[in-house]
Amino acid sequence: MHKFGAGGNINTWLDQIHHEYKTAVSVDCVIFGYDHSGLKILLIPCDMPPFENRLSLLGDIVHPDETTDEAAHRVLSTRTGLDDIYLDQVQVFSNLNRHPLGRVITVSYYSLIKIENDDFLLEKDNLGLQWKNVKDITELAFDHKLIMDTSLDRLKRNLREHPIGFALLPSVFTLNQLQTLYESVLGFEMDKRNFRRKLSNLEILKATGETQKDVSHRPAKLYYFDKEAYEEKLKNGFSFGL
Amino acid sequence: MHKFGAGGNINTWLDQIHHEYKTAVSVDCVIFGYDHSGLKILLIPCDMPPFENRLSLLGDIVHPDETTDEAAHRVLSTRTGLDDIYLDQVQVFSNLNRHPLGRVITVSYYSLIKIENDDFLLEKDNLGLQWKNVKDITELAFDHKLIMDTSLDRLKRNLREHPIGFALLPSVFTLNQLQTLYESVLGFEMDKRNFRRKLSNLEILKATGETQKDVSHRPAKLYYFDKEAYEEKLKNGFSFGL
DNA sequence: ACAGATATCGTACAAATAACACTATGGGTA
DNA sequence: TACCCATAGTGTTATTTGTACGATATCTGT
Repeated sequence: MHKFGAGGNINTWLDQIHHEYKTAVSVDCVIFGYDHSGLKILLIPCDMPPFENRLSLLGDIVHPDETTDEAAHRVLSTRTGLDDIYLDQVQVFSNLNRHPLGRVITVSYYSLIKIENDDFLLEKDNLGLQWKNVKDITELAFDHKLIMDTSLDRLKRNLREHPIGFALLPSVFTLNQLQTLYESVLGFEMDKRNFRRKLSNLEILKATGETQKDVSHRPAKLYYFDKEAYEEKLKNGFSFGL
Repeated sequence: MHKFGAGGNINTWLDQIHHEYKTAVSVDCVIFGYDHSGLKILLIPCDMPPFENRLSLLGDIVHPDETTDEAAHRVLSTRTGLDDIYLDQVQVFSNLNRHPLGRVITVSYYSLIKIENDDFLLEKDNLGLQWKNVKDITELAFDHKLIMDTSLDRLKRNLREHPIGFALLPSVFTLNQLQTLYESVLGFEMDKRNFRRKLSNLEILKATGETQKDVSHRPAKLYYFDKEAYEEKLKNGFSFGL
């Protein structure tokens, strides 16, 4: 047994490790997007046997000069061109047979992007990048279905405890859009009046003064998430909850 | 950039990775124990420069034939002789300079043990294993203080949402012991009657029929956590909360 | 028997949640 | 231009849950 954190043959320790244990570390990103048809994730065709006919999450090996958080951000930025994206570590998956080529331990992340910004899908060399509705996904390459399910559970929990739903909506949105997002992701319906009252009490949404355009019914007021107000409230012991 | 999950030069891929990137993966365990003097964690002297005078968490390299969960269980079992221990993955720490010997990405776990079972401390070759009160810990080797703080936050959260406090107490305990545990870990006081009523409503504690012995006051009733009752309730949509 | 120590119990008030239905406003269209 | 359609927007009440608070009971030790 290696003595780790308790000393031992210090100088040769890491060399021994590398000689004996060939382990690669990767990150995998569950990238959530949302529109009227529901919650989606971003996938790419997998051409690694035996998963040639499946889709996989976006991921990459963690480079020697970056943290796993940085690797996840890099994957996102490289694939989508987007920066400043909500990203949260979920957990490590390390089953021995999870990767056909050998030992690959992966750190999973989930992220939330505004689906309206998906111009990167139009590029020629997007390698088959595509949105799939979460509900329609029954299998993925590797253990990515498990990773997706685990990340979805995490998303559901965080959606109720933190103001992150806004990251999935356009920067300006109606209260109905917000409620429908919650209902769609969480999987149950909410009372319209109670939902609106709760949001109103939180005092973290601000009206733009504008309303919807080009709708053939009474247009709804448009709101945005007031991050400054939220963070100010945080300092005073306030906690988000829906 | 390596194409991961999207194919590429498949056969040589992992060899390339291992050649280019020497990354080791470890686990570190924050092992919590509790007695009347408060919450403690199990530490061991570190003899790796530059941390010779500090204490460190228990950890080890992840072996090629085990998952990180298994590695954490192994560390616990090897160091304490204890099995069947509550263990929960916290998160990955991967700062580039977190380990003096090179790139070591670590997966942190926290675990809860009944401090009464710490006979392993009496063994001759326990290598300086010792309990330290969480409150008194100001520095540790590596980034272990950060790992401890992060794990403690996780523990606080889980303590309120899951019936895990019992894992820190003797298998039979009084309601006061339980309440004092909660107050001590969470850092605030609770109303005695309300606390008891909540637990009574949860219906997951059973009285043994016995009472305390050798106390010079009215002896309290002894209870145990009824895991079967709890899991039965779980199926019916019940959720723990304190 | 009585002093000391902790165990055990109930009630009143406040706050949060849940259930529920109608009017308002715009665009489309006959 | 009148009316139809679709969605926006709004208050009240009942129920549940949380919070604050003090008196009596039971045991040990002297």
